[in-house]
Amino acid sequence: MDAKAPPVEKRRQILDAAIHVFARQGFHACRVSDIADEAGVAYGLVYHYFKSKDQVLNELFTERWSLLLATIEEVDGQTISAREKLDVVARFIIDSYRHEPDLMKVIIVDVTRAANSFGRTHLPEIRRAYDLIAKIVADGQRAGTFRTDVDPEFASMWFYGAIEQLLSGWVFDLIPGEEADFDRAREMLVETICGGLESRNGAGQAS
Amino acid sequence: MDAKAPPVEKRRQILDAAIHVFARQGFHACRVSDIADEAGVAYGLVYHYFKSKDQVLNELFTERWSLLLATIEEVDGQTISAREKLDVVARFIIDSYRHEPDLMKVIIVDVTRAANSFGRTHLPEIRRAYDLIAKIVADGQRAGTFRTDVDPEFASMWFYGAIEQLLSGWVFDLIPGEEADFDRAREMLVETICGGLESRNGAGQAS
DNA sequence: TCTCCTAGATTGACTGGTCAATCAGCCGGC
DNA sequence: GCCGGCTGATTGACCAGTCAATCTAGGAGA
Repeated sequence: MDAKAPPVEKRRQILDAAIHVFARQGFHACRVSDIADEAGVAYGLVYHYFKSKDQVLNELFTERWSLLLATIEEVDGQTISAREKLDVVARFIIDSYRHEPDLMKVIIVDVTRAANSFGRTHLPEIRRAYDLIAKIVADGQRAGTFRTDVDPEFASMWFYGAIEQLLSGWVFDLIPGEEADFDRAREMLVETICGGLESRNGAGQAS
Repeated sequence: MDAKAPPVEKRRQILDAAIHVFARQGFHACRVSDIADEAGVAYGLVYHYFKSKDQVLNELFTERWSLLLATIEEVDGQTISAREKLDVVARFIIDSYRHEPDLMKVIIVDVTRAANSFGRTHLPEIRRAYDLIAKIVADGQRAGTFRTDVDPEFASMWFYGAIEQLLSGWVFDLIPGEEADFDRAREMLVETICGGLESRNGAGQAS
């Protein structure tokens, strides 16, 4: 089934193999030959399609992160409540993990949370996500549903950080990750954080 | 001033140098010789005091993390509200960063969030912190101040994740990190998350 | 007081192994 | 017989960890 695969397929094959190898061993700990073996192609072919080992990871990250950014941008434009917008964001990330746990593991462990090495390169894109979330919070404040004594950019950090920690918990088996837990976790998280963010009984409504 | 330094000082000197080198270049990207240079000692001396490069990082992590665990354990025993307990936890972590940003950067970037390589080794200790926080939440539920329809172990993840993301934001200059921002961020975070966790108007009060 | 001796501290050149990346050439379709 | 996909042995750089040699403090003995 490989022999007849057109060129583009081989490239994809390498990317998919990389997802699993990176997820299993970590980007730094694995060798390029591991990727080639997993993909069932020769070592050199990896370098035919990619400039370097780094570029393989870059590609995986960018592919998925741009989907996240597109999702947040799109939901931001809709006329729904801030809570609903944040729910969509949380759902996108959590469902990404649900359907492609290995890919998300790689993105979080080797890029997003490895802000020193790889994250550094992608800081602008990562930051863009935080900024968009902050914008949603700010809009919620302007609409009067969110309390105004909380900094949107800080709230964005808590919200994203909470989700990411959730994924970490699943990745490293620290919390239950059965099928039903994903939706439940998302609901609880949005309920709790948006609940804390929402204005009530006059508190936190600085002029 | 070095020439007369007693042996123990040299060991400390190496650890302190490692903090700064790790923070600057990252654990993987730096060489042992960088640590030795920064400490002003010979390469081999690092191996006189430490079994390996890894052990230097282990030591730094364990030193600080055991303080965190001790703090949580102690506050857990006190008879104050769950919110106050969580505030103490957040304060400890944020103040650790305030006073020793480089050390905290290393712990977060190279250990806690690098759950693939180093975090793996320390998962039990890291997990212990999550468990203790979950226990505080569960106690708050039992006391009736926290809503009971939220899983304590999930809430623990959000809470810790939110704090860690805050530190990341400071480490990578994504959010303001002036002196006044630390306390303010902690207050806002505890207010928001505990606010969302606290029971109110009958919602979420399952039998 | 001086000398010798030992143990531990300190030094840094060197070794062994690892791997990313290269490259010279092969193969199969057109 | 040409061209682009494909191969995998080879190269060269890098670096953790080793080790044999040197230094220093201070205690025992004369």
